Amino acid sequence: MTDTVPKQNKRPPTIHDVAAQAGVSRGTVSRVLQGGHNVSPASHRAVDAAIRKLGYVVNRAARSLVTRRAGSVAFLLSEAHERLFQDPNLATLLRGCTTALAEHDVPLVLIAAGTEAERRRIAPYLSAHQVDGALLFNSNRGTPMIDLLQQAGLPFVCCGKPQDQSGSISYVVADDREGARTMMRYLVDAGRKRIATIAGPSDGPGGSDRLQGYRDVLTERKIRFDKRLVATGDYSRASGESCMRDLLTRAPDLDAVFVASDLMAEGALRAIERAGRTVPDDIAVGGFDDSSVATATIPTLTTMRQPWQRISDMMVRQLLAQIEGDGPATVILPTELVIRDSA
Amino acid sequence: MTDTVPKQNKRPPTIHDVAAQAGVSRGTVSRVLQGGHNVSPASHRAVDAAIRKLGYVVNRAARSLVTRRAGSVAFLLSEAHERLFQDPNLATLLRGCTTALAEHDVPLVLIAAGTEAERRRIAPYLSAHQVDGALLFNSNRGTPMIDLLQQAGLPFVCCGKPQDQSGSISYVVADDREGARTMMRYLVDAGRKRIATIAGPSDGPGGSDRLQGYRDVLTERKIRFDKRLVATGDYSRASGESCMRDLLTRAPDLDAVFVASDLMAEGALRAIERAGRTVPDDIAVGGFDDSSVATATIPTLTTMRQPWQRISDMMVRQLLAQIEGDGPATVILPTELVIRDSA
DNA sequence: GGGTCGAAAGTTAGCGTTAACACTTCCGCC
DNA sequence: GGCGGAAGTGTTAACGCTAACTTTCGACCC
Repeated sequence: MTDTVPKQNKRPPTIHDVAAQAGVSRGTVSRVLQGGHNVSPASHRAVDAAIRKLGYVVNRAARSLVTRRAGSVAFLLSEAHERLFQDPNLATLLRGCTTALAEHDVPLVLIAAGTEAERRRIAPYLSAHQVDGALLFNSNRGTPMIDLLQQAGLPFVCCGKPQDQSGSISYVVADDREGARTMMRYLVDAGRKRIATIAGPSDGPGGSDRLQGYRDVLTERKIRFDKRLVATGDYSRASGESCMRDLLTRAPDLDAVFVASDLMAEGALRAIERAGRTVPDDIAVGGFDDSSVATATIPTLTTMRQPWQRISDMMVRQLLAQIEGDGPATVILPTELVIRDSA
Repeated sequence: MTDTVPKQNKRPPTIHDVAAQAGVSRGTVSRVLQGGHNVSPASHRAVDAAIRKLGYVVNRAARSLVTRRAGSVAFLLSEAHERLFQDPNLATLLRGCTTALAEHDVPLVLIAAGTEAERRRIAPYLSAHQVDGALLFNSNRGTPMIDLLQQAGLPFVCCGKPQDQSGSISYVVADDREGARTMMRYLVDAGRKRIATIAGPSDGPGGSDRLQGYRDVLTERKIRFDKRLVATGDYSRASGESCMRDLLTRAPDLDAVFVASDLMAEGALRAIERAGRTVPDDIAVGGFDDSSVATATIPTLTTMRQPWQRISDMMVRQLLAQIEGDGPATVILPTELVIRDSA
C-alpha cells in the first residue's frame, strides 16, 4: 500500500548527508563550502562530488543564524510612485545590481521606501539587520532615508552624489561634469555657435554638475555665457518640451542645445519639430544618459552614455566591501559620447 | 577605562530577553508572535510592552530554520534585457507587488531569469526552496521558466495568461477581451465608422484577446470586418508608428484606431501627426494600459486602464494562499475606460 | 470528592550551519 | 630523538526560534 500522495517532498539534503556521502566530517564539508582552506585535495574532491551527487544547496537560514549575517542586501526604492514609473535609468540600475549580486550569490531584496509611512515600517527591519546592507538610487532628494540607514548602522551605497556630504557616505556616479564637457566640446567642434542648455533641477541626479560642465566649455572656448540660453527642467519629457519652447522664443537664433537627460531631449526634439525647425541641420541636440529612449527618437539621439553596467558593479562591489568592514568610498566613472543622428 | 570604540553593536534582543522582561516563558512570547492564541490578555499585554520597550524584531533566519519556510518570495525577471527597460507596466507591477507583500511582512527577492544561463544558475536556488514562491511577469513568451518552477515544486503566480495551459497554473490578468470591447463600443458610439486596430503579437501579453474584442464589437454592431484595417505590432513605440503609417496607406479613410498598448498608441499618434491628420478630429485614437505615457502624449490618450494595483494584490494574495496549501486559481479583473483627449 | 476537560503556561528538542577548539599526523630542525 | 609548528580533520557548542510535549490549575459535572 504505497502512499497516495504522488511524491511527497522529502527533505533536501543537509551538510550531514554530504559529509556521510563523502566520508568526511561535517566540519570538513563546511570548510569546503567556505572556500576550501585547510582541506586536502582528496577531501575537497570527495565533498564536491557528494554535493553534486546529492544536489546539495546550503541552507541560508541556518548559515545566517550562526554567522549573524542576513546574506542579502536591500535595494531601497526611495522615489515617489509617479517618478519611479518613468525613470528608465532605475530599471537599468536595478537589473544591473541584480545581476552583479547574483554573481556573488547574494539575493537582492526590494524594499519600498518612498513614503514616510513606508520608511517607518522598514526602520525596525533595517535596524534589526535583516539585510546586510542597502543600495540607494537617487538619494539626492532629501536625506531621511540616509539618516535612517546611518542610525541603523547599516552599510549602504548611493547611486548619485548625496546632497548632505557631512558624513562620509559611499556613492557611485558617472562623471557628470566631464561628460557635459565632452558633449559641449563636440558641439563646439562641430561648428555650433549659439549653444543652449536644458539643465535638470540642482537637487536632482547629476545636480548642477552637467550645467557646470556646460559653462566650463564656454569659458574654455571663450564663448560668452548668455543666460537666455539656459532653461531648467525636471527631467520629464514634458518639461523638456516646454523648456525648449521657451528657449526658442527667447533665443530664436540658437543652433544647438545640450539637454541634461534623454527624456527631456525627446521633449525638446518634439518642440523643435513643432516649431518647424529641423534636427540636426538647424539645431543640433545632445542628450545625456543613453537610456532606451535615445534610439527610439527621430532622429536618434547623440548622447553621453552613463556606464550603468559599471555603476551597478561598483555599487555592489563597494557595498560588499563595506559589509566586510571597509570604509566608505566614492567612485566616479567616465561617460562616453555616443554619436547618432541628432548632432 | 571605557571602551574606545564608540558604541559597539550590542546584540539585538532575542525572544529570551523579551520573555524575561515580560515575566513569561519563551514559549508564551512565541505564541504571541504567532497571533496570540491561547495566551491570556494579561500575558499578551506584558509581552507586547516588552517587545516595544526592547525594540525586539524577530530573527527571520532562526524562524526560517525551524519552520522550513524561507519567509520570502521571488519576483522573476524573465524578460530579456532590452524589453525590461522599456515596459512601463513591469515597473508598476513590481512596485505594486512590493507594497502588497510588505503588508504581509514578506520580503520580495528580485531574481534575474531572462537568459538560459541565469535560469541554470537559479534552478538549484529555487529547488532548494530558498524562497517560498515566485511571481512571474509576462510568462507568455515560452515556458522554460514555468517548467523550472513546476519541477522545483514551488508555488507561483503569473501575471498574464500563460501560453501552455495544460497544467493548472495560477494567473492574474485584466479582462483584455472585455476591455477591448468597451473601447470599441465607445468608439462606435462616438460615431466612428472605419475603425482600425493595431494589435500586439499573439504570444505577447493580452495575446489575441484584445484583437478578439475588436472583432466582437464589429460583429455585435454589424460592421464588416476589413483586414486592411488590422496591423500587428510588437508593443514598442516604433512598431506603433510604422503600423499606423501602413494603416494610413492601406485605408486612408479610417477615422479611428484602437491600439493594443499605450506605447504603440504614442507611436501611432506621431504617425498620424506626420501624415498631417489630426487627433481626435480626423482620427480618434484609443489605447490600452493607462501607463505613464498616456498622460504624456499630446493629445493625452483615451485608454483602458489595467488595474495594476488590484492585479498586484491578487497575485500576492494568490501566491500566499498557494504557499499555505491552496490550489491554483485564475483571476480576471475588469478594466476601466479612461477618457482623455485622443478619442 | 473524584474525574474530566480545556485554557494557559512552562519545558525541551531540534532546525542546519559555522567557528572555536582539540586532536592527530607529519615534516623539518636543532 | 625530541620538539615546534602547520596542515588536515573531527567534535561540539552555540545561533534564536518554533512546535510538540508536559504541567498546572481551575471550572464544571455527575
